[in-house]
Amino acid sequence: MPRKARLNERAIAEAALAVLDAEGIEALTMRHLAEKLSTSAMALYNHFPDKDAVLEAVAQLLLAEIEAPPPGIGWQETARRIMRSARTVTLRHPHAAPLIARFPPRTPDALAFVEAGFRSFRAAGFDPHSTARAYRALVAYSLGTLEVELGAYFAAHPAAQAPAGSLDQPSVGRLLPTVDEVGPELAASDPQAEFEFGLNVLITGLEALLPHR
Amino acid sequence: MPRKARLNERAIAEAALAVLDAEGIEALTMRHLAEKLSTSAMALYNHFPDKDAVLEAVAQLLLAEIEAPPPGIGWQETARRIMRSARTVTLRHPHAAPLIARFPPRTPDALAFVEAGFRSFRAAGFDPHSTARAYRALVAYSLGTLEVELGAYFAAHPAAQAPAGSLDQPSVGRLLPTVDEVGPELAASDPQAEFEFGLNVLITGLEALLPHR
DNA sequence: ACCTGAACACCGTTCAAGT
DNA sequence: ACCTGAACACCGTTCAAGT
Repeated sequence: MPRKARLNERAIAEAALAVLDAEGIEALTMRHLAEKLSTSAMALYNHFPDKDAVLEAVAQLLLAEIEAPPPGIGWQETARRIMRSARTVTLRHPHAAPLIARFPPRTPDALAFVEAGFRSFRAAGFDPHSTARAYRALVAYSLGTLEVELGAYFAAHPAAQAPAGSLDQPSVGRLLPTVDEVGPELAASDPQAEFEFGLNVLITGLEALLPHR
Repeated sequence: MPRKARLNERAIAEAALAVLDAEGIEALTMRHLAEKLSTSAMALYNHFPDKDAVLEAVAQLLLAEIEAPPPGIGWQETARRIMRSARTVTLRHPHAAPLIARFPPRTPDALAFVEAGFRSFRAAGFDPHSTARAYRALVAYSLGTLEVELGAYFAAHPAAQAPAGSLDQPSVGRLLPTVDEVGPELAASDPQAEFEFGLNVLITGLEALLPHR
């Protein structure tokens, strides 16, 4: 907690991330954030045009935490490491993580993993168009996983819960028998294993983008 | 616009969807929604416990719009049709669509496409566990695509924009040459074609879950 | 250039009161 | 059981004023 230090963008963004980690998104108000920085809410507006800009800066901090793999390990391993690192970062900051879906990497530090990934794909023989395609598919899967996992999508999914068993209306089992049958598997799934499965499917499928040898 | 009709959950949810479609998420306040229904904001609380419950109901309306394919067309075609229908629904309701990432299908109408999908997978030889795996991977890709496409993720991506060309700091091209090279491909991409590409990759990869013949 | 505190224009929701 | 209007406890942000 920098009390005497002069206010700046980084200090504000780091304090915002600390608030998110400790108290969640609802606690992140301009007034509360200012309080944590021992200043007034309006002082923050000397450094950011509005609250959304603060959230964008937090997203950049998160994206900068994603590790850029070293060169020379092959495009598959590079993609795997980046995807796993991204997932680890989101699990480390569950309240802040949804922000990376709204704000793509912009700062050099946040773009480091993108540069490493693109470079690895280009070196492996993917042309720029195929590299962009692969990146988009991986981003979509990564952001979707984030929502499913952090949003507890399947925990809230009725198909993942035991039938209600009410007497005065048809049970899920009678009306939607296959939902009833498969549902328990959704609830029992291991997030890490499921993530790796989808990742494997994608990486295997991306090989089709390489020029035929 | 039902003026005289008695207030009920469906009428409120449909009015909320209409507000979202016409004016966007920021216009969806309890006061404004009540105004559209010619009632008071507090009257809505006789039908929903809070605003989040209204949003959940809107999500169920959207999910019910996803078409359940007929049986007998094979699991690949079933998956393709459901995924395409889901994307079409999100493009039809761009302001409401993000809600389906927060609220999974719950009503029988909203679960219809899930039942049809599960049934098709089970009939093709996927066991319940593999069916759940396949569903999760498809949901993650679908929700991720929604965010990328509706959130204009790559339009905001600096890698997708021309270098700023400022003189007093290293350009993106010098610091992140591969981001600079691949970026324009991200901006130029055709959303429909990109979606179909990722969908093909996933469906091809899911075949590995079938028991070996 | 940076900071402050009051004020504005809203929110979702609670409450007391009606029919 | 359903609806109303006032009020409460907040928001993000504008503004006028300070250093």
